[in-house]
Amino acid sequence: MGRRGEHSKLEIECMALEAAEAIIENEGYDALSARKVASAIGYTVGSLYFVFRNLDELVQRINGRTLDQLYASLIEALSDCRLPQQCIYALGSAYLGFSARHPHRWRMIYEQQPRKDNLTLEIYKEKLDRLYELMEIQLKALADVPEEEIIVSSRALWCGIQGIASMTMGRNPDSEDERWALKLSRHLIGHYLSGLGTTEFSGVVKQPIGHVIDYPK
Amino acid sequence: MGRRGEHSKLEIECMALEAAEAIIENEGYDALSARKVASAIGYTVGSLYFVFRNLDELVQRINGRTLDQLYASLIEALSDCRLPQQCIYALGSAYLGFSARHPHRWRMIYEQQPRKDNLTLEIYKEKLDRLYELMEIQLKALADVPEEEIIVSSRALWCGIQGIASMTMGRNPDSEDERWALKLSRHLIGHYLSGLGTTEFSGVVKQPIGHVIDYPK
DNA sequence: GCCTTGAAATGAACGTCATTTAATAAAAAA
DNA sequence: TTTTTTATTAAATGACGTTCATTTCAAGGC
Repeated sequence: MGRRGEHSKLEIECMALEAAEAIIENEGYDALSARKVASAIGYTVGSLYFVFRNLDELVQRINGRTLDQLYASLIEALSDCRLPQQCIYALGSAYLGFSARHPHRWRMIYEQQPRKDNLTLEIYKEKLDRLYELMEIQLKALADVPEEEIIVSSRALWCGIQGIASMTMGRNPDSEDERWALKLSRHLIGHYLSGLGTTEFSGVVKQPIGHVIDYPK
Repeated sequence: MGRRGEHSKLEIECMALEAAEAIIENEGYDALSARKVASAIGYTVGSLYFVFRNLDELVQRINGRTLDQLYASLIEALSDCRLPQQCIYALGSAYLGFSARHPHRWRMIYEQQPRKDNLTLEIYKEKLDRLYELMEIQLKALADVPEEEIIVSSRALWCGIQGIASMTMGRNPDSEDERWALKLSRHLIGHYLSGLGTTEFSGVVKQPIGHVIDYPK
């Protein structure tokens, strides 16, 4: 006992996060336990509490990493499109793809109860805002409207996509779920964007053809 | 031990469901435990397993009841509207209102993992379809389109509303959450329906004024 | 070389959980 | 009355998150 200094605190932290991610990815959140994580990295339970305040903190950290990966997926998806409409479709597809590839970790993100005390919540909110921003950029490129309405529109669209993901995932055999989700997504986004051109929308729709957008680095 | 016949099996079942509902309503799903339910109805843990196969079955039963109550709320909301558009808005508001009034029980419905083995899933699916049907009725009254497209539209709308509920609930102080959710809902539904009138929609939009609908009993 | 120190790591302990089981009380049937 | 059936319990099992007293070991001073 007490193999001192074999791994640094930071290394153990990293190993634990990766082990926990693997468990969740393969067996789901319910299969996660402190003992399982500890034994996976060759330590005992107590050591985990030397690095994390409790299991919840570990979960929050994983959620943070998942949000980062999701963001990266969305950025990558944007490199395949030009027109704002195409980009909005691409964002939806990428989101649905990610949630289908990592259903357990994706569920974890939005199933956690809101914990008031936590300052992790701030970072969390920041990471979410970054996702929203990607949609805002596309909407701004699509139409000249006041900031306020861009906010509402981007949230509405993301909520729609999120709802499709949450209601279609894991009901039918894998790939069929995803195709159905994509169909709903295209349908919802398509009709919603069409609606933006009508009288209900206070702004002026720009000519989108050939309009190329710079993404945040 | 063995005070036989003081309550029938069915009575115990009912008492347990109500006690469990109260716990979840007040303290959330995480606070639910077999022991707590049992002591709340004046029995011991073992008795619960005489009535339910396990805690999961109890949860499923509660979910079923919640879905029934949700359905009733939606039906009631429909009595205040005439035009299909109004009714669709009303469905959205009622759904959001229900999820705001019963956040814990509402979360339970869609946070359960899909359990393959369960035959409860069939009844579950039926109850969900009943909700979808309410939207289908409104959409049919709104436009002449093939059945297939009604299905897609109704699912898309419900998903959108569900997404709004899941992403807005429990973030900000109570009533502000709900107002923001309502705003997003009206925005999304409004633009989506506007979009239905454009070329992307394959059907013909009916004249909605004065069109009154019969609801299922 | 040996001793002290303090951090790293342990393993046992605590209280709680869901679930199972043998034992038991009482009602119903014989 | 005796037997069977059914309702109910208490105790046991194994797993969980979390805490903590204890142990082990690398490093620094002598």
